[in-house]
Amino acid sequence: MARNKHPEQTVQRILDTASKLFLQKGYDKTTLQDIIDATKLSKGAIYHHFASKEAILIAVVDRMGDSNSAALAEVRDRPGLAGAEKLRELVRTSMRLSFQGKILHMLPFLIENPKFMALQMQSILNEAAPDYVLPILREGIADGSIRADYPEQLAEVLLLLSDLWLHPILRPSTPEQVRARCAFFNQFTKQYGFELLDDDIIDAMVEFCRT
Amino acid sequence: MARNKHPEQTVQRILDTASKLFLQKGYDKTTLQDIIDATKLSKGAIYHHFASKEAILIAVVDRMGDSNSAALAEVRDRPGLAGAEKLRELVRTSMRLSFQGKILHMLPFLIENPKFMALQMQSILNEAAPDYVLPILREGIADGSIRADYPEQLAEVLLLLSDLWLHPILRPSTPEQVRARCAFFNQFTKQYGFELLDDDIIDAMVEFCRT
DNA sequence: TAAAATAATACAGACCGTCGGTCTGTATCT
DNA sequence: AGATACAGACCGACGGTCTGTATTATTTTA
Repeated sequence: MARNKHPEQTVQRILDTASKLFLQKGYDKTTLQDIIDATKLSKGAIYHHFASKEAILIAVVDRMGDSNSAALAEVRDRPGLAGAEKLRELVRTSMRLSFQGKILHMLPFLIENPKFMALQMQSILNEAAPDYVLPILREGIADGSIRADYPEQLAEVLLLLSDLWLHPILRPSTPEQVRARCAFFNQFTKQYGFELLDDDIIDAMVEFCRT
Repeated sequence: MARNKHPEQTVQRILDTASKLFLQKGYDKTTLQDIIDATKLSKGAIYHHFASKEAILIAVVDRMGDSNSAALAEVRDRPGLAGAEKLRELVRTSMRLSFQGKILHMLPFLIENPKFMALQMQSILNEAAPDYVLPILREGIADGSIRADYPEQLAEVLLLLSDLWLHPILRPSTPEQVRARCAFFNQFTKQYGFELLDDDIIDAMVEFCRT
């Protein structure tokens, strides 16, 4: 076959397969031949749609970002919620998504997949913080449910901590460790007038660690 | 020449050269041939002392860790200082060292050198936090200069924020951004009874950004 | 306006250069 | 004589390129 009528499907095939492999084996250890075998496409096909292996990675990360940006934007723009409540909803949504394997911000590896992680971190600081968290913080400051002298910085730190430090996906953790981190995190945010982690999410995180 | 009488010098040559190259060009983009050319050694020599390219990286990171572990241990064991003061000294020392190019925890790249970064982060969480920061926190709690309900978690977060988020080495920053982050950080730590960044370090960080 | 010519697209797969790593050889020291 | 400290030819794998080809889209021409 040549000249497929729906090349977009091919692109999606590549993206789907690659993201699965990157998450399973890590970016470095995933070879182009792996992707070729799994997609049943040829090298020519893949390099027709992507300029390089790294371009595939970037596309994968971008697509992940986009897929939950929608969810996050929905929370951000939901009316009738105080800033602090929105923020809690945001964290809930974000965590839930990542537990479902739809992994949004952070991913299973850190040592195993540093390149992936670095890209994610970049998108956290450059997009998620200013576009989703900061607006909510400002709302919360306006409606009095949040008090923060440095909202830009708080937005970054909140995301960094929740996605990179708190997230149980990143390192093997005992239930006690997870609970202690959550308690610390809640105490930390209380300084700014809100608490983000309720028992539901904490239990979900603990449960997630078992698997 | 064969059978050098001081093979340890050769190892150091390799380590010195490799760390320079890794920091300059990034780990991935540094080829073995680069190291061979710069050291004027042969492939055989390098693979005689190291099992793989990654082994060199790990050795480089370890040596960086060791070189300032001594400095940090000295601060930790210095008598006659309250916990909070020791912690401030620790941060000072740590920052100073990294400014001098002796780079201790974190390094210039994040996107450019993710593997390096991942290893550093690992050593932060596994070694620096429990071995250096935590003991000081406990001291501070005992002598009343620090109050923290979750010292283990606080130790991790302090290091993560100072080395990964605050450190101007990691991303290009304007003086205003640096100052805002420092102000936020100081306000954050005030919750626990101490402030870590004085005007001296902040100015040094701003100055560092210019270069 | 329909057929023919032309161009562009969507692949297939042989091929290539580079890089990490191995292996054999050799000189020097213990 | 054996171990150590190299030297450097060699190898396989991998990312990337290049040429070829079938199919579709577009333009030209009768």
